Amino acid sequence: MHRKEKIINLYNILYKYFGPQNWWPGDTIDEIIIGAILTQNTSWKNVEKAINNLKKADLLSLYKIYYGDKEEITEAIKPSGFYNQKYNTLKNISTLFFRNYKHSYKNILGNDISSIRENILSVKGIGNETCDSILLYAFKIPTFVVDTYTIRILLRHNLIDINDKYNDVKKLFSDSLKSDTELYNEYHALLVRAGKEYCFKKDPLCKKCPIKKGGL
DNA sequence: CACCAGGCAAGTA
DNA sequence: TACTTGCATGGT
Repeated sequence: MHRKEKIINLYNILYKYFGPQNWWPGDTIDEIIIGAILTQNTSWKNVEKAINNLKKADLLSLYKIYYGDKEEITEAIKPSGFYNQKYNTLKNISTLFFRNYKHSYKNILGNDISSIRENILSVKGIGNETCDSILLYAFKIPTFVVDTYTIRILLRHNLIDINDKYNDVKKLFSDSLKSDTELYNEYHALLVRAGKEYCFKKDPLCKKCPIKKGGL
């Protein structure tokens, strides 16, 4: 079986086993973007607390973040950790959206995808994974999201090489699958689910995982 | 007590 | 280029 077929097969196995994961929780585009930043190296449970705090303080939008009080915002997002740098990242992206698009998603989505991606990626505090999460889960643009779990699982199944970079792995998925927002949404969520359940605990192969902390 | 969570940037060699 | 460290709270 070729790599591309295995990628498709892996999706079917995971979907059959775990079922739909219902990502991304969030009622608005802004809430999803804010969640994508707050969840960096942080459990989703703590992000939910932070989002609830923002909601209670009526600060759950990038417009409100842009004009809001720094102390009030950092206090609200504290449960999600790294609150100083995450405040800066939130402020940076809201500044970008204000300056370039006047906080209007109509203006943003009027541009071509690669320029949107470049713009978001240029924001200090937003790297590949967070950028793709925003494109996929907030803007519904079919962009595959690669994370540490994805790398580990694919390595264990010999679908990628240790030297492969973020964009190499991303390309494997986009070359193997039809370009479909719902499919990309579900596949990434399933890989995270599988990684959580098996990577550290039940799967003995995990100890042989060649990815070191901080690597890739 | 140690370790990790839906990362990223800056510094070092 | 490739690896290390700081950021920081909360759950197990």
